Amino acid sequence: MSTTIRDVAKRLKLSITTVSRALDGYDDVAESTRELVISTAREMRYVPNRAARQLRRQRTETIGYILPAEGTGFTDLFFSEFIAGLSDEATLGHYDLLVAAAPPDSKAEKELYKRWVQGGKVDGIIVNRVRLSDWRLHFLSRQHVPHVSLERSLSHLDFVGVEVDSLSGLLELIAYLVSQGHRRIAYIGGGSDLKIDHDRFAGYQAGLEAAAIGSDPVLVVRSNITSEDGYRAARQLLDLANRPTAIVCINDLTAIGAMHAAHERGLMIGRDVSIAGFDGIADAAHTEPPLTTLEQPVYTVARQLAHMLLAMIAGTPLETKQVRIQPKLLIRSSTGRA
Amino acid sequence: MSTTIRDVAKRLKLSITTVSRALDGYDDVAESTRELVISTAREMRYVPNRAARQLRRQRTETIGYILPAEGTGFTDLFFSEFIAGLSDEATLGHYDLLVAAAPPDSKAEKELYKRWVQGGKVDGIIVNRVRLSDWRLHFLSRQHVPHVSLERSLSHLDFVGVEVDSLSGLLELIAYLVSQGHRRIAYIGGGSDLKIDHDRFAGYQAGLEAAAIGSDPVLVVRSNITSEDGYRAARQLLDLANRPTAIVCINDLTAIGAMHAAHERGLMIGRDVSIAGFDGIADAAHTEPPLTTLEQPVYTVARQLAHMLLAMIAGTPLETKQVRIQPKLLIRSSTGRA
DNA sequence: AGAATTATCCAAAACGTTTTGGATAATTAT
DNA sequence: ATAATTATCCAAAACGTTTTGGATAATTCT
Repeated sequence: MSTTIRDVAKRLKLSITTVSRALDGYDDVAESTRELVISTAREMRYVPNRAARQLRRQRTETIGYILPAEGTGFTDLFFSEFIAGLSDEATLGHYDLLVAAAPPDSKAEKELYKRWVQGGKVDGIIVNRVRLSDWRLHFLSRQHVPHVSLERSLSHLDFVGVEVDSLSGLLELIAYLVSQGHRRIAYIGGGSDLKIDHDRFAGYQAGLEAAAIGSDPVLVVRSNITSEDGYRAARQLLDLANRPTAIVCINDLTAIGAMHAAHERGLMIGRDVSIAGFDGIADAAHTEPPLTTLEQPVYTVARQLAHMLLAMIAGTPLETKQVRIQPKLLIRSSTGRA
Repeated sequence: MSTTIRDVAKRLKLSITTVSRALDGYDDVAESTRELVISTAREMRYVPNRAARQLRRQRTETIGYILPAEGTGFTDLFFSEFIAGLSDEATLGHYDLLVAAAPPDSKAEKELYKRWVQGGKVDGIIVNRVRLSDWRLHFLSRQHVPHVSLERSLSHLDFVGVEVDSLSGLLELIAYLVSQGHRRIAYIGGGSDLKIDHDRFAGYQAGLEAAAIGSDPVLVVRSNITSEDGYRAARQLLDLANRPTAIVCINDLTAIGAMHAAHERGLMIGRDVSIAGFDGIADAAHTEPPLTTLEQPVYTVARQLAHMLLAMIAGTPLETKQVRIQPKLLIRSSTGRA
């Protein structure tokens, strides 16, 4: 029912070839013919059928991102800032963004990747929250589909993307806390299979070592990197007889949850206990008190990743295939003296 | 490079037709042949090419949602909960979700709708933040593309979707505030072209009238429905010589911004000034103090809209084309006695 | 004048799937 | 034995675009 190229051709008594070539700017079409075709196509409200174009050109003009969590992950500010960046850059590059959510290593996750990649639904994929050994990256390489990732996987050598120097960020944060007199510093992490946990925990440990502070296993608690679980983990830490004076969290969301736990205890954050996070999400500035955090520009990083992916899809040589960024320590009121 | 149906046919020395019919469960294929085809296809890792399938079947198995704001809108909890619902329901229905963001009535918005609809990129579209006169709904109807919306437009009779009884919600909220002794109640709204502003403002006014309270124009301030602009609008209200004792906001985000403005003034929210919002986003429970709000189950509503849309696309008769929900007043600590 | 080249148009193939309208052998009914 | 029916397979068309490999008339060169 929509106007097709055949309709335009019929109206002008030209061939489909001529109409196609006129619209696509080929040089073997007379200028007068080209102008006639263009104005008639516009008048008939012709828009190319994307399935047909995709089938013929072997190109979807779509990139995909599968959020590695339940659907509720869309409300996680880290993920939503990330999607904002992907969407803006995709639109700028005249590409569309397909999104879905599926818990890591779930059947749903595997099905989606297979359908989107092997079924030719997207031209490329962005991966984040990379695992130390990530089946997704192996699969994407094996399928020869353009992909970029935020963080590299240890088992995957073919890395194109952005990585954050979490180790040095955490070193800096721990050093700062130690300079404030803290010696009993806790860590709320994520799943141990995650690259960010590996790096951030390593930074936490290195920071303690640098300050000649022994690490105490009871001060390390795992979470599923949600506000709720940060809250639970913090309660566990605050229940200790010899509780920590500072809590370093794997990200801002868990830190915000930890803050709720401290508020609930009637503790004054920044005085009775210091709390810090990572990511620098917008909410972190608006918590009570504002959260000390290691900021990485999530939105900008996402745009950069999308930009790199579009270049890969277009076959344009990337100026740089691997970008390493330095998180910036933002000291706010949620951390104070021990 | 991917396996095609032709490859499977060649391997088995069958026709493409037989392979297609075997995979699709037609009854004119011998059972032994069918099983052979299925196992061979699996072994050869055959996945149907979606462009070809889409072209032939005239179906994309994709629904679209264009967030009516700048890309930063993805971090707005109302929109992100909405997308979470759309994504979960789409995945359940074996559909994919295409997303983008574009400011209302912008050239980008028009381009995206045209490309996605006339170009056949999606089978249906979900619209929210409906305007009193909404070009999007007219366009979608004219194009005969399945669509649903959260709220109806006044100028559009062909409504399928969900609407929220904002009028009665606001009536209840105003009545509650009046019962707490408030008589100088302000309203922070949105653009006057928005249906939700029209309804919520009407409820605000009706509530004041019901309490025999005259309306004072200086107590009504417009915003662009962001936390930042709620903050700006609240400052304007709090600067008044005879400032309001209660501020009712068009949504939770503007209320959260208003709360920041009050905190900044050293005002105790719930005592010195009462603040209320609308939506019931997850953050509202975690503000300091927790926000009084008119809750609508955004995630659930989004799933319902997606469910209705998928039924429309499938040609399945909808049990009910128009759903009306009642927001629920959640009284929390951000509102107190005047 | 005739050969070579160029400008400008077009038919058909291609992309990969599904559907249509068969062909043919086997089976059943008369 | 022959006609009618059924089971099971297949070639080609279709979807709508782009590309390939032309055809033909006009122009330029010798």
